[in-house]
Amino acid sequence: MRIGELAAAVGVTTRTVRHYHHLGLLPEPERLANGYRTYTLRHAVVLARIRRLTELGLGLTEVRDVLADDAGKDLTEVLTELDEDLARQEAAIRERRQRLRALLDAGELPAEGPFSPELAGLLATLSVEDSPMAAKDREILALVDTGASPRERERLLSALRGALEDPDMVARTREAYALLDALADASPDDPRVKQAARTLADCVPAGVLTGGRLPDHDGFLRALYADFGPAQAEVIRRTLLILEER
Amino acid sequence: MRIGELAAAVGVTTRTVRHYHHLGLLPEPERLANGYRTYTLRHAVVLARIRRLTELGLGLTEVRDVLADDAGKDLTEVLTELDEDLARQEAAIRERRQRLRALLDAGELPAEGPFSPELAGLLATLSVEDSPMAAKDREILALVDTGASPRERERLLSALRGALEDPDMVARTREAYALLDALADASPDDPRVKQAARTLADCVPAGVLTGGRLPDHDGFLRALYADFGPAQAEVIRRTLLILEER
DNA sequence: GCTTGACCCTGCCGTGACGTCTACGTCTGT
DNA sequence: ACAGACGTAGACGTCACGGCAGGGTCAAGC
Repeated sequence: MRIGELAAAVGVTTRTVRHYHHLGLLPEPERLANGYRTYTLRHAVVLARIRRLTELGLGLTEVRDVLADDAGKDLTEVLTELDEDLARQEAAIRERRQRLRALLDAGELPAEGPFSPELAGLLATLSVEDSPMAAKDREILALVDTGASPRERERLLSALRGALEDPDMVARTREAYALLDALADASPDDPRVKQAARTLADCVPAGVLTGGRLPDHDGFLRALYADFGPAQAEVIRRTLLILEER
Repeated sequence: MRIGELAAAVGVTTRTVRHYHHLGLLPEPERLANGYRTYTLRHAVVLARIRRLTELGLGLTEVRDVLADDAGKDLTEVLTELDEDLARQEAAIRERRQRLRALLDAGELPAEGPFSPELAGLLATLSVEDSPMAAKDREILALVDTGASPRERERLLSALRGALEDPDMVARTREAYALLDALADASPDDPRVKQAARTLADCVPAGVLTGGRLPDHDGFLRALYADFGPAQAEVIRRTLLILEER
């Protein structure tokens, strides 16, 4: 039997057979004078065994181990392990599909990219048309949410949830956006800065600042400031000072 | 913000950030005099977007397309496609887990490697201790089963099922094994060959031969014959002749 | 005898999303 | 001055093959 016939009989490609030879999974058969491999039924049987194992999802190195253990000694063990692995994969896929469906069912996909569905709901409550500041805030919240650990995320989200249940809080937040937008091109010693900082401090729920990675890195904070106008940056600085006092 | 800070803020490694630069997914930022990259908040926002997309399971080239389309134009399309893909993967995993559980629940795993569960059941009926011929037959059936298309497999299995429901048939098969075993070292013109061929022909259910890949390849048949003793091979040859006449 | 086409051979590059390592320069604190 | 933590660029490894290059071999038909 030549390689093509062997491959056809077991339902693989010749490339696969040679690959198994290369890995030492399938012993090299005799060669004819012209160099062609000539296989026996034994080879076909082994190849079929390998196939059955790989089709169950075993990796080739695991197949090698199973074949090496002459009595299929710990095959049960390997298969059990594999089943657990597959269970994990299945769960992961299901979770991703859930998130996907949540996004698709929501209908509208924001240009900032798909948020986590929970955050998306919360941000929808906050949305303000034509406010650069509101847009930036959403970006930053999405950013912190993306980089947070599950624990941190939960703290962040619950803090936001709590705050947004209060209509006054939502109103104050919109006011803060408006005040900050007005300061886009102002100088840092603009008289409106003080009031803006007070208003802003009143909309930041406790737990948001300690929840994200914001305070951890000097560089991140500097980049954050650099992204605002000078007066806006000054507002943020003062807001942080106010919040630290509490 | 330097690369380590950016990476920490979004929750990836610096290697990942550089990888995205390499692929053009994330624009290269300015460099300091020493060559260090200095990132702005914009970069962090884009990086977080990329992360959210990859965490949904998008490949980086798909992420590239989504980011390129300035309005996230066909993001919905990509996500729908992805969902279908994930659905397929999920189904595949479930099927494999089913087969795995069937094997594990069966308790005993044959050294010949795990058969498809249906075939395993059928072969258990046929099992004979200490008969090399029976063992060989099981190997060959497993082999044909492994290499068969789903249509062929169904035909093979149903033919076997039908045959094994008849206790007479099972008895005849065992007799055929015994006759063949007795001929292991005999010569092709042994007088017992004729009777063995008649007995064997009566146990091969119609549909088995046309179902597998056996008749397709010269080489496979030659290898098959080569695996038997001369008298045994002669029995097979005669059996095939008898079956052809029917 | 020559070509055509179907096989076979070896060996190397590509896949995806990075991890890991080499080999080096740079900044910071003591 | 030196250690240790950062940064730079680039190459190789992962997994199970697919695909291709650049050949050789064999049967059949002209």
